[in-house]
Amino acid sequence: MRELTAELAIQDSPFARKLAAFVRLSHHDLSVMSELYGRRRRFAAGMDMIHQGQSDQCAYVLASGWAYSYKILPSGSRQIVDFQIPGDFLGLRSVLFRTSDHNVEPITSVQASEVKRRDLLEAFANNPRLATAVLWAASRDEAMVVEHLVDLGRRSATERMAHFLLELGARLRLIGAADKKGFDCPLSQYLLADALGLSAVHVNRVLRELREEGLVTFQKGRVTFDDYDAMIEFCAFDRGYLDHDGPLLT
Amino acid sequence: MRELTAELAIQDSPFARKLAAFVRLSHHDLSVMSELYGRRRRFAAGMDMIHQGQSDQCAYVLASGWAYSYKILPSGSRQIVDFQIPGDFLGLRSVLFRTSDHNVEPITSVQASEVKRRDLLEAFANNPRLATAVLWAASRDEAMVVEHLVDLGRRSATERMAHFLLELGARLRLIGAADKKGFDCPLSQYLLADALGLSAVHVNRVLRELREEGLVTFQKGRVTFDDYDAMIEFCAFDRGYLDHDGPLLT
DNA sequence: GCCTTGCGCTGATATGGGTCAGCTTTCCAC
DNA sequence: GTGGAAAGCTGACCCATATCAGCGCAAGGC
Repeated sequence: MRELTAELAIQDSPFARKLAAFVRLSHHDLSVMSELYGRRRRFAAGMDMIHQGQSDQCAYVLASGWAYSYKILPSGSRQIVDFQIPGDFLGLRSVLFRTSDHNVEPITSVQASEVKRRDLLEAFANNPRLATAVLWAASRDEAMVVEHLVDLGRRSATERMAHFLLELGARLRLIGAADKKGFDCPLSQYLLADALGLSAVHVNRVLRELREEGLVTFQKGRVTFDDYDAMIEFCAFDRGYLDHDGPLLT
Repeated sequence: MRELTAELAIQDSPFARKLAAFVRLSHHDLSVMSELYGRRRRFAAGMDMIHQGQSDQCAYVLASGWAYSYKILPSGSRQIVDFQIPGDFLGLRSVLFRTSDHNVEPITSVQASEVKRRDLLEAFANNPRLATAVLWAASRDEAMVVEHLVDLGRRSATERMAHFLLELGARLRLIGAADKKGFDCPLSQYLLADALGLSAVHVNRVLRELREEGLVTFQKGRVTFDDYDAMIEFCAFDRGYLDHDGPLLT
């Protein structure tokens, strides 16, 4: 009975919802996942979770709250590599390769489950299906970094912002935290600036522009898609690479 | 005797030289590697090796020549994600996940050894040490994409160029194709532009600037470091993340 | 209730890098 | 050797975005 409860709790977790979009998971897979989870830890906003150069032994799965991973240049400027939302794996590479090359910091207060290196490798060996799902998710994250690269190199500030908000919306929809109307979003304009390679001032102007064009409104911690289709058209968003209607692998 | 010859050939290949910088490889590891190599294929410059969306069954290890991986935007502009030099794995992700999200095209005439999905997974299962080495190399490649992201987001055009040339030099040194003096480089200013998110015209100006500052000269297919230390200082190059004096794991 | 701090917002001005247009050199193909 | 394509190179001009400086609002501490 207790096991069943745990399984149900897992099944409803953001992590499982996300993985389920990639691979159809059995009851057994879900129970293995529940065993994977170690201690659950809480981090306050602003306190580092993973530090550059540090060789940590455990990774985390975000249960609630938002975080971001970033690098600091010697000049003092900051580049945000990615934002993490509930269900995202965090520090997968640092646990596989024992060194982290970037920092991770919570944006809001965060709850995360520890995943031990040993347990993870063991689960992968015993359950290739789960391994596939996790690696698939990791691969999607890497594809997002590449897309992010294209953003910075070849899109204008306005397109970049529109693309970013659509992508974030698509990711949040996977875990049920967004719909076509919009989503709640705790990101400040400074964070957006450092992710998109812009100045905070210009982020503000770009957001105003998008609002005045009737495409999207980002105010008071809420992103509202005023014209979803026009937005997709505007920044040439590729629906395929994030949107799924069901598992790719059944 | 034939086996020994094969092993020697492998030992001297760019791929082995690169891996050896990460993990000390035994004779046995080397012979496993030689079995991994399938048919060797030749590609002419300009002819696609891997195509976006295509689900290919095999990856390649570059034996000679240069290639580049890129994405095309609907607008027609191109973002180069990375350049591949001899010894680089190519399409590792597309073979693990059966879909490629970018194109790969040779720059020069290229020779590459096929690696079959099945053989690769088998070799990994039987030889964790080799798997570690390959994954380590893959992880370094991913770290480079992130560094590239920082480049585009937070460095000026001139710093970007300097950083890029230093990084390329460091990679080429791993396979013995560069020294502190410089290296031969078949990249056109158009290719540089699409990798660094600049226009070709501006690439030209930036190269002239670096030359007139006495930092580096790129002319007639040859990159010459005129003042290596000043260059490192100029773009805040992190010696650590690519330079190794010996294997990290012995 | 006041002060501080963080965030959003805006105008004025400066500049890095893009675009356009064209010239030169190199290098093949024939 | 000659014609043409591809690559390198340069000047003039312009625009997207940065930088600077400053205002207002809301939340929290005391």
